Amino acid sequence: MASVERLGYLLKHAHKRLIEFTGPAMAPYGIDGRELAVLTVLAGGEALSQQQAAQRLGIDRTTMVALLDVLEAKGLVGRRTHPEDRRKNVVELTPSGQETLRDATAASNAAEGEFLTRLGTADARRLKDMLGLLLSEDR
Amino acid sequence: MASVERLGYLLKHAHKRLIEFTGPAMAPYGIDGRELAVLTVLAGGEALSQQQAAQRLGIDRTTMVALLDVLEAKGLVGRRTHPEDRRKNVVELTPSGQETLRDATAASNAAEGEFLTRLGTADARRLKDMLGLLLSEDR
DNA sequence: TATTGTTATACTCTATAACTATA
DNA sequence: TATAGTTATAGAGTATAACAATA
Repeated sequence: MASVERLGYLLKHAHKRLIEFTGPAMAPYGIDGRELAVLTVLAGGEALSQQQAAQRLGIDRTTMVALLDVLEAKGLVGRRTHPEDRRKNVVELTPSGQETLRDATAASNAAEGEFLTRLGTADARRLKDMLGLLLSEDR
Repeated sequence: MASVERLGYLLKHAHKRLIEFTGPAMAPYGIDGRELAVLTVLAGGEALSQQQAAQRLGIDRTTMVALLDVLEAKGLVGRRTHPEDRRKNVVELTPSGQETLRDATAASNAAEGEFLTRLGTADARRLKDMLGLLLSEDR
């Protein structure tokens, strides 16, 4: 199918194809890839404000509001006012959110591995490294 | 920024970042990446019907209708009824479409090259090959 | 005045369902 | 009956602008 060799096409459709693997794999946990990304960044060490979380994911703060509304309604994250700056919300995973993060990550990784099978382990690693390099901040 | 290591995130944001390079580069020619992909597939040898073109790009036929409406309004493609099956449209590039394809492709490739600079030529090639492999049809 | 979160809104991209005409 | 193109429509995802609370 890859009759078009343009990088934009390749990236877009690889993403689309990947979701056909990871979507069903994560469905039992009630979240999708975007939500998993939010949970992942929130679990990464320090407690983050909504805006900080949005920045780390490269999305708009208004998009983060909507994403967190859903995750909070599912009981996976909690918002509380920042103790020293009442404008900010500190967002944290609930115990259920931590569990979901763990299980959905495992399911997503397994599906991702299946998607990448034909590359082999070394090239799969290389692909991710190259994409990470293209996204690294100092551009 | 690539604090999230998930493949879906990497693919999505690499695509987003790429567009920041190719978008402005192609703007002088009045088309975007999706439209260039359509022109490219239409220029590839045999004359295609709308549905065939849609299939080669992995998009829906109704999406192709809208895309072609725009390209036709810009004078870049022409539709004519298939001589042996009046249900079908044969879609072809106009002379202006061929010119735009040539120029916009060059501009897009240059921008793509700039985006990929830090990978080096060999890895840039490798990246595209790996993505192409992931998209190849026999899965 | 500037920042954080929020809301309202709008825009882009895409697909599904139903229609028309042809086969 | 089935297929190609079309239209109407709706949903997902995202951003911009304006507002309230707080700094």
